[in-house]
Amino acid sequence: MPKQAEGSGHRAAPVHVDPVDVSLLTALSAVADPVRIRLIRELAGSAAWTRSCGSFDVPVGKAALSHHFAVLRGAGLVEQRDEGPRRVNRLRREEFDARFPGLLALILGDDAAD
Amino acid sequence: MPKQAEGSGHRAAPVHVDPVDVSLLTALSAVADPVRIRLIRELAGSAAWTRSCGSFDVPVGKAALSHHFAVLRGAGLVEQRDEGPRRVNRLRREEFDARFPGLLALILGDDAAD
DNA sequence: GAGACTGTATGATGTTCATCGAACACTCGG
DNA sequence: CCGAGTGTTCGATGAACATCATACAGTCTC
Repeated sequence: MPKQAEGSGHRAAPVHVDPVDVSLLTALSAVADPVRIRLIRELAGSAAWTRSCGSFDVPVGKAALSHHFAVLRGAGLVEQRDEGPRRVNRLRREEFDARFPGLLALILGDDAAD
Repeated sequence: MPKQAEGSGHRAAPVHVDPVDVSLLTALSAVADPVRIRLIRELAGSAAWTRSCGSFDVPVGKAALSHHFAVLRGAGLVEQRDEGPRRVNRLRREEFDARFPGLLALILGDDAAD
């Protein structure tokens, strides 16, 4: 088999939503969850495309984790790319902040969500 | 009976929470609801202490409405005072904005929540 | 005081949603 | 080709919550 670094695998590509097309209610609902807040914070503390979905320290199983990432994608907060067997993530900082100014800063700045 | 303008009626006074003592998750959850967003917006468009609870244009009954105001109080977003038979409201703009900078602006600035 | 008005409390109902277990799909290394 | 690793999907379960109808507690006017 050729090299085929990444990106053209025939696995179902993750569905992305541009932050511009996200409603305020969707964004707030996505962000009003303790697990997802932890994911966002941990993701913000790492370089883009360096964290796979399973590398996050959250107290939920694989299924729930996959669900949370789907919600974050649907809110335009996270972008995903398939890299071999794993799916790596990127926080859409600029784009999301342009659509909802200050919201991301609020989540990242506040210490302890609950 | 004496004059007794307001404030000393022996009805159960509403329980208020200072925005400083509100967690980020509580604030986000309170704000991630279409009815409460409408309440906040309508309240922001009126002068303080001029709107009673029943004067808001939301498609829910009295009981649900009372519940929503309790949630807003619990998030430090609204202050209430008894004025004769009705309970008038005030949006705690400065206090809430000091605790969660930009969040209120986001809700008031965005057109159409959903 | 009787009655209208305003808001809260209670109990029940229905929906949404976070979670899990198990099955499935894909990738990569022996 | 098999097996380990990674992530998604499906069905089911349980909890949280938004809503309503009813009953109750105040305030005000006549």
